[in-house]
Amino acid sequence: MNKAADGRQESLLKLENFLCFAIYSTANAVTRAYQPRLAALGLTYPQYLVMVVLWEAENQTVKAIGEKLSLDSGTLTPLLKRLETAGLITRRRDTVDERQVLIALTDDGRDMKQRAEAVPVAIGKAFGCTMPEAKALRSELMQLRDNLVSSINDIK
Amino acid sequence: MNKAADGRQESLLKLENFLCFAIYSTANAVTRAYQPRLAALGLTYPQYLVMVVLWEAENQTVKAIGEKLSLDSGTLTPLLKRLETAGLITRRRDTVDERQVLIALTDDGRDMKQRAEAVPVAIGKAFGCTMPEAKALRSELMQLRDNLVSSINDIK
DNA sequence: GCATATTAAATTGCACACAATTTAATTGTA
DNA sequence: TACAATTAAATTGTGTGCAATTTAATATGC
Repeated sequence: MNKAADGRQESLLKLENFLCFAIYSTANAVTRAYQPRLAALGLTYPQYLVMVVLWEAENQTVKAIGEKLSLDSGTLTPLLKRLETAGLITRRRDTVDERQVLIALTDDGRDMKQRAEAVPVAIGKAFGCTMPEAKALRSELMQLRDNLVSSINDIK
Repeated sequence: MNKAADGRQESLLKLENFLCFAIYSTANAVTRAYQPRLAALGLTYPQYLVMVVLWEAENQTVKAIGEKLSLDSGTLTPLLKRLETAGLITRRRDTVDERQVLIALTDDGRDMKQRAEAVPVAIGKAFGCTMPEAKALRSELMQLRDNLVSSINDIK
């Protein structure tokens, strides 16, 4: 298999065969699809994800948010500062363990949740797949993600 | 559906239910998984994608590369300049239509293809799924991507 | 034939991602 | 109790992505 008529290795370096490109390219499309819907809220897609995490539970550390989103402080620190500047969250050092920074919602940040409800509805329609299809795809991707993460850890 | 025992709307804004987060998060993991494998070639993941496109066909315009990868000149121009600086490609204006810039491989760029063959093999293993699974997932994602793209065009 | 519209790249500005390092606080350990 | 090791954020630097604008060349309509 994977050989052309003349015996050369084929298709391994063909873009159309790349699962990873499908993932990469779809992820970019996701961000672009969210952009006009999130513009009304003044949020970028990663900022929206942070807000979603905080709407589930307030007063989380940067580390806890980072673990849920698989993002490090290099990404989160400036992003959180922007959310703070926008008046949606507060950042304060944990008095018990001063290494940690606790992130909490402001009233504005909490209130935004209602307006944000419309976003996943609109995106769900844009995906154009049924709920069972979406659930199946999601779990397959999460499995794939876990496999990739452990393969990265194996190298280290 | 989607209601908690007390009747509140539930689960719509829960991260674990987000197909889009699964895509976003897996895409980040893909980039991280490629990074150590591409380091030997001195390429980033997007740069690798451009090289893959060029290994399939030389002398493509920036626009043609952009259409295949769904990237615009804002992303490609600086990326291509880095590949040029690295001695892997050449950039020259099309003499027939001077609006266009033609990208071609240098000998070094062409030679890299051989060494790059090992990358998709390693990544394939890291994914930890069978070839039929990968193909099915890829086509589902591409379908989703097309749906998203047309939904974006609908808004405009 | 010429003004207008369209097109292809490049540029500008902003916001991620992430590796690597730094800073400061806490933990563990002899 | 010292002091090395670990941990949590922040910082620094590089490379995307992409919207919006600009520049230059080509196509189109009258």
